[in-house]
Amino acid sequence: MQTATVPALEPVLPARESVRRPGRPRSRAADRAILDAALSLVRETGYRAVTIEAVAARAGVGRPTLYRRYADRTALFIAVYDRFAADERFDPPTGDPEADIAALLTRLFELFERTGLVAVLAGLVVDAQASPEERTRLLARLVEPRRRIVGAIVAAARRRGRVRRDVSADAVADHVAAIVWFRILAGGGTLDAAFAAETAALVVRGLAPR
Amino acid sequence: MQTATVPALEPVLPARESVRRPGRPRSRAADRAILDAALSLVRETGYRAVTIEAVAARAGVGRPTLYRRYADRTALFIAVYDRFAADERFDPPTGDPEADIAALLTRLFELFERTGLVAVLAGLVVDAQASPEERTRLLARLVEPRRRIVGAIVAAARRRGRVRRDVSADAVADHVAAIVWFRILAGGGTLDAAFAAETAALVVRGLAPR
DNA sequence: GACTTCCGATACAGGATGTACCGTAACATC
DNA sequence: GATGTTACGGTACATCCTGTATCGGAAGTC
Repeated sequence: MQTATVPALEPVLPARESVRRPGRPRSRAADRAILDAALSLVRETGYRAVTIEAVAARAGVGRPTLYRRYADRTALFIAVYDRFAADERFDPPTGDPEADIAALLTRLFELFERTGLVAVLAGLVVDAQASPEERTRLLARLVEPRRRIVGAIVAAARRRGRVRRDVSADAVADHVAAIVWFRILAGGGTLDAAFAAETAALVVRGLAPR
Repeated sequence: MQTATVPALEPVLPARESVRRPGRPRSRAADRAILDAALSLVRETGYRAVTIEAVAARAGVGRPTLYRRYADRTALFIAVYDRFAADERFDPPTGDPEADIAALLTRLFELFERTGLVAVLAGLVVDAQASPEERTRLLARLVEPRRRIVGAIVAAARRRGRVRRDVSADAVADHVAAIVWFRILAGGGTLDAAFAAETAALVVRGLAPR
């Protein structure tokens, strides 16, 4: 089965390899330790309870070292999300929108389960409410890539005549993302394969019989 | 056109009229001033920037007076939401699910526009992420009432044979709520009649042609 | 008039954030 | 190997907000 990675996002930190700056280089080990510490703390205590100080302590690093890398808490957790979501793979669309969406969600839920990124996603949504600018930043980082993926699914289905003409791919993508967000934020139930199938069925078939 | 109010929620404060407590009664004027101050501050500066201190100052009230009424920030804004959402009215279901859902959303968006409650809703969703218990509280207060309303819409449509047998009313309700929440939290666009119609069409008809 | 509770004002402790400064360590260049 | 530059861990600092406690006085009930 062929797979593809999620389209790359702009890097969080400026590329350090291209232009060697003078002086002592940043510790790669510290980079890794910080992201690992942040994610493991979120898994243990929840997003909100994680302080910069605690992350620094677990990573065996001073607090200024963290602030040197990330402007604020949110920037840190965007980096966490990017790193651990980077290996998400998804199947190319088959043209059957219901099956494709169910498969996409199932893979996503597996990633969430395996890494514990659910709590990070919820936390980022929370942080994004700080201002309209933050909300835009979130939209670009989390929603846009997913619009591209769902867009490919909708396009393939459209070629087979299985999608109404007046439905936009973005609307479908937002639709799917909305249901996932809602379950995460409202806590209505688990993210599992059954929920993935139910969601795909509702999105594709709607309410009407036939 | 007949209308009905949203099903009543348990009161935030214990009823004070039923059993008269001795001593100086709480100032009703302060009650009102606090809720008005809280909402107007949210509209001006956004949910997150509103501090208890600022609310007290604008209400012309001491900070302890606020804490005497509400255990914390979240409790205060739940009261704000309840008060200003209390006069929401909705039309009885006609049996046409797409029209009913569009009408429900249009009315809700009007309420949001008129009162500025959108930001409060977003803030409450944010606060609910503090713990699983808070998430449950939010679910009961914000989602459950809406499930009852959408449940009535789905039931009416079902009687006319316009709903698949294997679709639960709660799933539809969550579906609709999810789309609204997503637009609010991700900031993808405005909440207007066009969006209400588009959402209703997508939820009821799904992707498939015919 | 006694009692109870609320009032506004103020002080307080606690916790988190983000910045500034220190002497030291690591790397590049000359 | 000496010099310059930057990152390192540690610590101190100012700032902000929260939620609690305490005060004398006010507004009601019995």
